[in-house]
Amino acid sequence: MFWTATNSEGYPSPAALAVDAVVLTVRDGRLDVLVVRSDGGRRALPGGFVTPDEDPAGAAVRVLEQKTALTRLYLEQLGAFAAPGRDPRGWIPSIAHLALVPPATQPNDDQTTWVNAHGRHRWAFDHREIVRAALDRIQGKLWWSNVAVGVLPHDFSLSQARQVYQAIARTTYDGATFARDLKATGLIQPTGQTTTDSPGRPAALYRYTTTSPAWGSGRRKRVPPG
Amino acid sequence: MFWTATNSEGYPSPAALAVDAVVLTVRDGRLDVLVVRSDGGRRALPGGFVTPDEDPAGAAVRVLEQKTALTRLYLEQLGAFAAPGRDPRGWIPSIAHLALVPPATQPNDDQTTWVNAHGRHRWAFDHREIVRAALDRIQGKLWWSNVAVGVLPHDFSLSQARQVYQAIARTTYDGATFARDLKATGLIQPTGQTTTDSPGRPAALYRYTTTSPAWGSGRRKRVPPG
DNA sequence: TCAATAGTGTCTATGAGACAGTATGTG
DNA sequence: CACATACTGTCTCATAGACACTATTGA
Repeated sequence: MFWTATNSEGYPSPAALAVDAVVLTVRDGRLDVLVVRSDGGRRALPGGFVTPDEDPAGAAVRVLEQKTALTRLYLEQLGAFAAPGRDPRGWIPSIAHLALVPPATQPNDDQTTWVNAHGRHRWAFDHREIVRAALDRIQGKLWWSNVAVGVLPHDFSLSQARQVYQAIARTTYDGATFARDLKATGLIQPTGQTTTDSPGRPAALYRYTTTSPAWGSGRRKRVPPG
Repeated sequence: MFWTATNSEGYPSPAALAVDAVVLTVRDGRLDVLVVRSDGGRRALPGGFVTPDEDPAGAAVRVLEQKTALTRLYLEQLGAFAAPGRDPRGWIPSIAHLALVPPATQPNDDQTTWVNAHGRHRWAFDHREIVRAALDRIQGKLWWSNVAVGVLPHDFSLSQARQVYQAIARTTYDGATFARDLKATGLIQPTGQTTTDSPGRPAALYRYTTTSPAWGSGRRKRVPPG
């Protein structure tokens, strides 16, 4: 079955407008991506179609609410993927998104699972390329923005934050230097509370000053090539 | 007239897939953007429609070849703009591109002109937002990539390069520091030639090692907020 | 010789990695 | 007490801004 479409002027038009989402989280120090099983055992990104009366970001949120019981969400557009033949069903451009969610987010159906984002997988369609774009994007923005706000709990310790940052950047950070530099971004503020979840001295808790996408103060930090 | 479309499954589909291009160059130390006159005296970006058998970047190149006698070109995708109602003609998502061309590029028709990219203009549709995205993108990438390869001639002096970089970053650079840092990116190489276009000591010529999009060696350089 | 531009060398402030050492909790 | 984790302070190197000084051309 091959979908086609024609517009009121008589010219061929896209058969649909798709959205796909690269949903990332950090679990046990590892960066995981949400995938749905596709035919032939290939991995596919969760996705769906945009309706005429919604914008692509809204469609992405709607699709993810169906796939997961999501609590919070950081969402931004990656770009359009529209190479001819990318979708075997017809001329269907896809607008890809990057989404970050807390590690407790659970898939709603057993066809949807978490897999290692840096692992080697057989991907459906052009999804390998989309995942690649997502990983590049998040690494590039990690120290310049509050992207990690999507993964961390509302209040978090600097150790928790360090684990998340390390998983995303695929490196290790010195604890002291990490704390100094994350505070210097101006993106977080102390809550005045402490946590006693772990043995040892209790850690002070912080929160991001804003949960919507924001940029830091222009400090620099290098992410090694991944 | 309002365009509509329906696909072979009976669902509404986009009436067309558009491409728009933010075409930038540096002329007389100023960053200019290519615009076409639109109804009501508003500025519009050059654009067109994607056909089913081409990818968006190819469509952008095709459209620009019609609008200008372009010689070289740096092109990259900015993203999809698909808010409902963005185009009064119907449901028409647009894939926006950033294009950099040499300053000698001339419009082919008298409806197309260069205007100051940082100036205040009345823009058609959502084109103000697209231009904003283009300026953010090029400033962010300036010192990390070879974006400027699209504007500079094949062989150029460091003074020429400095003028281009200054116009894009909206700042001034110390000549000595600029030369040191641009060489340190590893993106350019000396040609061994010199130029005598200007009074004073002849300048050594350089060229970018590659004309396709590439990333520098991780040196840093701050672009002031614009 | 002077004006004008190109290029070299160096001083300094700051960002960021590394790590010693101190603080504060639990068993 | 030992142990584990959190946090402070400081040394050091690399980056990048600023600028004095030298070099090379044409008028």
